[in-house]
Amino acid sequence: MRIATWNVNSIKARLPNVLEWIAKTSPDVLCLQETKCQAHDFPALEFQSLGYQVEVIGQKSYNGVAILSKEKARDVMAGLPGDDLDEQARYIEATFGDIRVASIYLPNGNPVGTEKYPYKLRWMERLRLRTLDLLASEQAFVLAGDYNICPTDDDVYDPVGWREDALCRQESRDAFRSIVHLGLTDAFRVFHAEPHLYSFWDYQAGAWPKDNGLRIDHLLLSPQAADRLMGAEIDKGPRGQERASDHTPVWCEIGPA
DNA sequence: ATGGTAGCCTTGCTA
Repeated sequence: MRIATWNVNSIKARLPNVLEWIAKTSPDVLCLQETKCQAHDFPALEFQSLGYQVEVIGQKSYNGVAILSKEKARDVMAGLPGDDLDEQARYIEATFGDIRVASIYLPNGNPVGTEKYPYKLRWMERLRLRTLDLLASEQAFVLAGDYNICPTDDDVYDPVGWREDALCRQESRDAFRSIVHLGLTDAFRVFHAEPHLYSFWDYQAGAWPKDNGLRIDHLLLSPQAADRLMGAEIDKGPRGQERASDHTPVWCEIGPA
């Protein structure tokens, strides 16, 4: 089963790009982030016509996550547990075949020093607690999405310049590690040890042609999923196209049980 | 050289 994640930076603006990529690569599950529309405005019919089911949680203008899938989703859970007052649409989770999948849009957290940063850290603690619950189930699962975290300096084009940014600072990396070290596997790093491979390039200052990127989109696998991991790649193709998202898709292949 | 882009609606905010 191939599971992909892609921050599309508005599903309406990116519809032709996403439809083309699905037609070309045929993922079994595609997690989307920053869809930037309410659920009833999500262009579900266009994906259904390609044979995909759509599960989505959204809000106007900001955030929004979805999971597209060939198989029907079971046991859909919209929203990350742990704060009933949090209305930001950043988390949806469902089961496909024997694999549980989450589409995650983790808060950016900038600027550090505003309320945005403690919100990011609290959200990560909620994700850690959710991960503990999922691990206790002993099922195969994949937590896929835009984590807004560069795990190490190898994942940043300019580590010194970004040292105090919410995506790179030590407190952020510690929180990310506290989740990964529960026993998850960064699927991409199983196959690619070399530094400076990225999934995001800012629109500004010619970041894409200069390869000034960040690796912030991750697929974190439970032990039961990691045992079946066959491959993982960043597909840089979509970032080079017209009207591209600033992120490009990342995917992994999970073999049969 | 103190910049630059994209998308949304809030013509500022978020990233």
